[in-house]
Amino acid sequence: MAQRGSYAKGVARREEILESALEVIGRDGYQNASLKQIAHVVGVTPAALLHYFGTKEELFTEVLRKRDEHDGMDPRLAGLADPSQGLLDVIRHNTEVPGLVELFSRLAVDAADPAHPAHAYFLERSERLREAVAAGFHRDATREPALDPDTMARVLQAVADGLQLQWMIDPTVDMAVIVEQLIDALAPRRR
Amino acid sequence: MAQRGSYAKGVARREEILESALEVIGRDGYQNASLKQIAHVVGVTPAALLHYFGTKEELFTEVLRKRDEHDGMDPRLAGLADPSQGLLDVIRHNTEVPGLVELFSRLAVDAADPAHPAHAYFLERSERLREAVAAGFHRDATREPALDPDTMARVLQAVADGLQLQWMIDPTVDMAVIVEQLIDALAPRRR
DNA sequence: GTCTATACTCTGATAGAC
DNA sequence: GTCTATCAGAGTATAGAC
Repeated sequence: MAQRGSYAKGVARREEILESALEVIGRDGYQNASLKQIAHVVGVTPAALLHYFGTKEELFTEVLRKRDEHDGMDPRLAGLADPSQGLLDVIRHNTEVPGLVELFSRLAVDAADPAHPAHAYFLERSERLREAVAAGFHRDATREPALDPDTMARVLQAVADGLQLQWMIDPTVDMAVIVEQLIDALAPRRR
Repeated sequence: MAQRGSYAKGVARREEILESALEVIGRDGYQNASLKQIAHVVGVTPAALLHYFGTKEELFTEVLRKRDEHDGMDPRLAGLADPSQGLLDVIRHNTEVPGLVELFSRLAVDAADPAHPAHAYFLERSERLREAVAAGFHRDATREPALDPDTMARVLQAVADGLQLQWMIDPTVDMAVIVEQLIDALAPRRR
């Protein structure tokens, strides 16, 4: 329903806009990423952006979805023997794209409003992520978690998000090391 | 330097503005708290607000400072035999003022920019909070932390902030219970 | 379907009158 | 000291050109 043959140009433009938005946000940060700026990079007017995404908030929500797609979030978190490794990989990678961390955190706050287009995104993502982490610990026989899997997953998600806030304000904070110590303390390896 | 005798009216107005802003934000949420809205409640024009605080960002930063003042954050976190109780009290209280939680989280993101007026606020607050928590665990002989006090404090701060993000999107999340379970798992009581 | 031109509203901010 | 009048910029809605 979305793309037939003759809509090829539109689909390409859509992708181009998302990529440009990713680039502008990564480079100039979120606050300077106005519709005008992004439109200028694409070589188009702000209204053209709204033609494809309807609203600025929806555009940014799609940017986050594209990011998850790029990162292959699911396979990385779901497929490993040691579930903590996938999480640590994601955390280390985020260190290299501060603008996207900013966008993610900013929308996480705005999405508190149920009417915000990212509201559903965060609910779904959160659930998927927790299921993957919980399943990982359930599967991993080498560790012995001190908390039930769902609480464990919720705590890890909270720590990862909260450390990002600390890291944005003070980049010397080493997120990966702290999460690693926490996991080892909370789910020690059996022996 | 800030207040001499003849500026009494100005000082009073300043306080009035902060109290009204606290009330409006706590009740109606952050997103509708424009300068115009706040000014309307106080009974002045938006320009009057800027006369006292210079910029919107500085006004909101002062609102957060006033909140800490109201809550008596330091004594609550620093003075107790069991350091976890103070933290849990703060978390439970935050449940009743969602607008302020929203404001706090939003500014925590914006303050990533070192030029933002709240940047220094978050750095200082974060350090004070971690020192209080670390000192509390150091003093508490009934618990045996599995992590060094500073990492412990950083983790608890991150969990508290991260859970607020989850709670804003899904208010059924019980922040206090999760933090309580985490503390018991991470710093079990001796016996 | 794709996009420009234009205009409208709201925002935070400034200059200057009282 | 305080606030009115005004400003430039944001995001958005509409009409209509290609």
